Amino acid sequence: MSDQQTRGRPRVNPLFLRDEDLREAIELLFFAYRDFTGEADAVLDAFDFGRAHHRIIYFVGANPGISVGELLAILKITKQSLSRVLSQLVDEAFITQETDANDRRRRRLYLTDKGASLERQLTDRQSRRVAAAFRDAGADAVAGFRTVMRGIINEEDRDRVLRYRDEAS
Amino acid sequence: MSDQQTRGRPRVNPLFLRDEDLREAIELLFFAYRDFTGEADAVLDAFDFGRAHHRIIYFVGANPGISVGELLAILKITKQSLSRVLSQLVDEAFITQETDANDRRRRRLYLTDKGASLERQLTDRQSRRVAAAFRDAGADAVAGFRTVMRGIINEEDRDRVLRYRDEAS
DNA sequence: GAATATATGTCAATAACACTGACCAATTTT
DNA sequence: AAAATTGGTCAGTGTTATTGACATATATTC
Repeated sequence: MSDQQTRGRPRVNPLFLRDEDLREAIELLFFAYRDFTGEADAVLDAFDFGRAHHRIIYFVGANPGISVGELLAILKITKQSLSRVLSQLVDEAFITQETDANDRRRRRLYLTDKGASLERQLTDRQSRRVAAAFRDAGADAVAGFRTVMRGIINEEDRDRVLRYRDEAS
Repeated sequence: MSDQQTRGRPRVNPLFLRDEDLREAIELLFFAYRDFTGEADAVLDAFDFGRAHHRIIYFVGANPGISVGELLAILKITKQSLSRVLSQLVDEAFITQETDANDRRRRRLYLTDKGASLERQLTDRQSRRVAAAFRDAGADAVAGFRTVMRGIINEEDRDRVLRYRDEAS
């Protein structure tokens, strides 16, 4: 291949990380995310849902009673965008809305049994892929994976990732 | 089908991986990818480009002389989708097409200077984020990150990720 | 109690990015 | 000569997102 013009460049950085190492990381993120999300697509198609539905179902499942505003903060989309998909999920009885007892402006979201069943189908497929990678990589590698991934996430959002771990301890 | 709840879930799996660990990984992938791709958005907006443009510019930059078909295989989109964005990039002189000397059906793609300059702007921002995470995590963690991420990628696509490492050795 | 802020929802218009299907042209392979 | 490959294009469609404007209910503050 004709190489070496755009790619030979050492482009050294002050952290002693080679440019290639960083490019590799960029590609790992691209491909891993592409294949990881692709995992659920077949299931979603059967329900005539897209990835937006998946994200909502996942985060409502992981955070029962989450409010609309909190969900927006996680997804970082506009409320109009959320509304379209969320209304569908409510209409088709995958999600229920309950008015908060203390602050009656808030609508708390929960999965119905139907929604929980779908969530399980979707999450299990992705979990299996991750579990296989974890098993092959070993415990130390998994720890490194966690550390690096957390470091990539915006500092202010790191504590949005799965609180059980910290709560449980 | 609908078994025990969804979330009281010990839901033990045979690999001794707790369900929470796998859910955490799912969320790490979501948030890290969200913030990582968000990094380039400001730059793209200035050029009136979207993420599709970014992906093309990135992969043409990383693989100078790549053919349209190879690019399609990497991006896993249809050629009609690629065409729309690629034509724009060619029209605006970020990318050039050159007919392959040996097989005149093939169009090989290259970044122009203008394209390479934009690619650098985009990649540098993302690299900085990854470099910071790598620096904070340490070399062992980085190795683990690489191993796990590769494991998540479809087996048949693992060798699409950055070949320099293996070629160079 | 009135004014203001907050949480949510909705209408309308628009755009980015993807899809399918059908077809064409140039070129290479068999 | 026929078939396969590579790439491009036209037309129509769908999903997911956007911005802006406005409405409603409720809570908080002065």
